[in-house]
Amino acid sequence: MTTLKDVAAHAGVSVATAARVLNEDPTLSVRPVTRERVRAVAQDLGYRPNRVASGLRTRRTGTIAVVLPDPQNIAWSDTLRGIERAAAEHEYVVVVADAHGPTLDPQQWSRFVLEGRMDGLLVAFATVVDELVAQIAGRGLPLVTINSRSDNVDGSVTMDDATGSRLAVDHLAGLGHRRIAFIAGRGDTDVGRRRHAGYRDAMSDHDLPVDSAWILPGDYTERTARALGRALLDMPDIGRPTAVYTVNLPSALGFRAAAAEAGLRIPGDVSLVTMDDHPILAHTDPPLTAIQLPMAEMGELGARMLIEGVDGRPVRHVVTATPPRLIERRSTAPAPMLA
Amino acid sequence: MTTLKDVAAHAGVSVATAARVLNEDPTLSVRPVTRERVRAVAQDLGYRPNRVASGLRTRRTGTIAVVLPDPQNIAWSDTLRGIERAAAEHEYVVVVADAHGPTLDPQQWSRFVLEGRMDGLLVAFATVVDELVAQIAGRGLPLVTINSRSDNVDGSVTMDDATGSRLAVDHLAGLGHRRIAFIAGRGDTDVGRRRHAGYRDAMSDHDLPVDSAWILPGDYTERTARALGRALLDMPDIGRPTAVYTVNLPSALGFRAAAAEAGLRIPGDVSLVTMDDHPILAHTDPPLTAIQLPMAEMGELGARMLIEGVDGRPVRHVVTATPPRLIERRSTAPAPMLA
DNA sequence: TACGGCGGGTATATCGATATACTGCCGTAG
DNA sequence: CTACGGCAGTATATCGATATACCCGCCGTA
Repeated sequence: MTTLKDVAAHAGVSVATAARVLNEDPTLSVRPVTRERVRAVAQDLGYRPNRVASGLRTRRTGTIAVVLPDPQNIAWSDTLRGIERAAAEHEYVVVVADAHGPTLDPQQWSRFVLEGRMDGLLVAFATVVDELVAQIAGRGLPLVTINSRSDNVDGSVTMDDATGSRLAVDHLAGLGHRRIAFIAGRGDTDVGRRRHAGYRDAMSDHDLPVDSAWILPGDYTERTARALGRALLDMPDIGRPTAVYTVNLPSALGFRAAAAEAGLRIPGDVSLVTMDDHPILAHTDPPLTAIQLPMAEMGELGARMLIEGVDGRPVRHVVTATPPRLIERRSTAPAPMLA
Repeated sequence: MTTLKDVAAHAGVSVATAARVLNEDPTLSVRPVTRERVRAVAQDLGYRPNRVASGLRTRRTGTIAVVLPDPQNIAWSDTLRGIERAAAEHEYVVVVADAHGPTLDPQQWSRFVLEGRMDGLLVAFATVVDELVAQIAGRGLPLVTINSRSDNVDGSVTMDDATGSRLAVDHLAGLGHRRIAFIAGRGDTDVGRRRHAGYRDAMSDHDLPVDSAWILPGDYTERTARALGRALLDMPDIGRPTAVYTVNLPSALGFRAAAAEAGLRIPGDVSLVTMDDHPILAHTDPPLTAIQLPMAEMGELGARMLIEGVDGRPVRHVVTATPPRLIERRSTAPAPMLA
C-alpha cells in the first residue's frame, strides 16, 4: 500500500507538506510547482489516504450507523436510500445495524457504537432508544432518531403521521364508510400515538362513531394483524366494520390474509387502506390503497442533521416538509348500503 | 473516553500488561490476582477498546463490505441476513454498498474499499466484478463473489441455479404444459447462463420444443420483463406459450403486470413460475409459485469464506449444499387442452 | 558462588495521518 | 547594518492499541 510517506519521498517534500497539499490546507504556503508535483505523485502512485489512521488522529471515521428494527420490513428501503444519498453528499459511509428482533443484542451493537467506529447514530427503532441513550451516555456520540421523538434525545425527524391517518379516514368517509376500524401500532411509541390520534380526530371530524372495539392494539407485525383481523371479522354483520385502516404495511398484509381466510372480499365486503406505501403494493391482491409518507426525505433530513451534529452544530426536532399523500389503488370501494 | 492507559493506571500495571490481559495473550504470565484486577478496572471504567486504533496497528478493521446491485430488490434480504449472521459469529461488522444503478459510482465505492476501512469484499453484482478486481489489484483485499463465479476471482459461492430452472420446467411439464417460455436474465452473466442452461436441458429432457422466440433476453428488471411479456402475449393464440418461467422476482412481477394488461388470467390462461422466493409472494395476485433458493446459506458461506480469506486462509469456489425447492402457490395450473 | 531459568511483568517502536510549532532564507524598511 | 516580515516549507508529538524485545528478582542447582 502506498502511504503518505511514499508520496512525500517521491515528491521530495516532507510528509507534513504532502498531507497539507492533499488536504488543501489554506494556511500552507507552497509554490504551485511543488503543489502540482505532490498531486501528480499521489495520482501516479495511486495513493489513497488510510481512513483508519486519519480517523485515529481526527476522531472522525466518516461513518454513521443506522439502527433499524427489522430488515425484512421493506417499507424502510426508501428511508435507507435517503440516508445514503445524504451521507454520500458528505462523503460519509453508512452502516446498517438490524435488530432482527424486538430488542437489540447488546453484544452485537456495542461493537457498532461503543468502539469508536461510528461518528454518530441514526435510530429508527423507538423502543430501544432509551437503552441506546443510556449506553452511549457520556461518550459524546451524537444521536438522532427518525420516525419517533423522545425527550431524552436532542434531535429527531418525524413525519406528519396524524395527517396520514386523517387522509385514510377522509378517503374512507368520502366513500360513505361509517364503521371504520383501526389496526393500530403500539401505544407505547409516539408514532403509534400520533397515528392513533389522527384517526380519532378525523373520525370525530366526520361525526363518525369510534367504537373502542374497532381500535385494535397491534404491534406492527403481520402475524398479530392477522389474528386481530380474524377477531374483527368474526363480529356479527351488524357490528362488523365496513372499512379498516392499518397502521403499517405488514399489518395490512396480515389483515388481507385474515379477510381471505374469512371468505370476505376486499374491497367488496370490506375496504382497506394502509399507512406505508411500496411499489409492490401494486401487485398484491388486491392492489392496496395506501398512504405514502416522505420516508426518503425523513432519512435524508435525519442523516444531514446527524452529520451536522457530528460537526458540533446543534441538532433539533424537525418534521418533514412533504405532506403524506394517498395513493388510490383497488382495495377501497364505496360502502355497502346497509341501513 | 476511557482508554487502555486509564485502565492500566487504575490497575497499577503498564499498558502492555493491561492490553495483554484483556486480549488474553497466552504468552503473558501474570498472577491471577493481577489479571482479575485489570479486568475489574476495565469493567468499572466501562472500557471499550478503540477499534480504530487497534485497526491501525493490526491492519484489521473487523468490517467487510457487501456490494449489491439494487437495494430495492427484496430477494436479497435473506442473503444479507445470512451474511450478517456469519459476520456476527466472527465479530465482524457488515457494510452494505448499494449501487443504485447499473454500474458503481467510482467516487462512492472507492471510499468504501480503497481507504483501508474494509478487510474484505463480498460482491453480489456480477457485472462489476472485473472493474472491482482491477481497482483493488495489488492491495491485498480479499474478494469473494456470491451468486456468480469469475476466473478473475479466487473465491465464490454459487447456487445450483440449473436445478432451480429444472424444477420450474419439471413442474410445468408435469402439469401438461408444452409451450413454456422463459424470460431470461442477461447472457453475459454466469448466473444468467446457468439458469438458461437448466431451462434448455430440462426442456429437452421432456422432449419439449424450445422455440427461440420463447426465450426472451431480459435484464432482471420489472420494466423490461413487462415489455417482453407484452410482446410474448401478443403472439397469436396458436403460438402463444401456455406457461412462463421468469428468471427472477422483478421479472415475474413485470410479466404478471403484462398479463393483466393483456387481459389474460394467471393461471387460467397462462401459468407462471419464477425463480426467487419471498414471503410477499403469498400476497400477490395470484400468489406466485416460485423456486426457493438457499439465499441465506449462500450469504452465510460467502461471509464465512471471506473472513477466512482475511485470516490468510485460501478461498475457493463452492456451491451451496441445500438444493432449490419449488414452493407451489396458485400461479400454476394444468395446461389448457388445446390440440 | 555463579549460573540458568522462570515467573511476572515493562519499555518502546509501530501503524498512517494530522496539527502545531518552528526554521531558514530572502528582501526590504529603518 | 540590522531587524522584521513573509514565503516556503519542516520536525515532531499525537491519536490508542499492540507486538516485540527486554528486564529484574528469586529460586534451585552445580
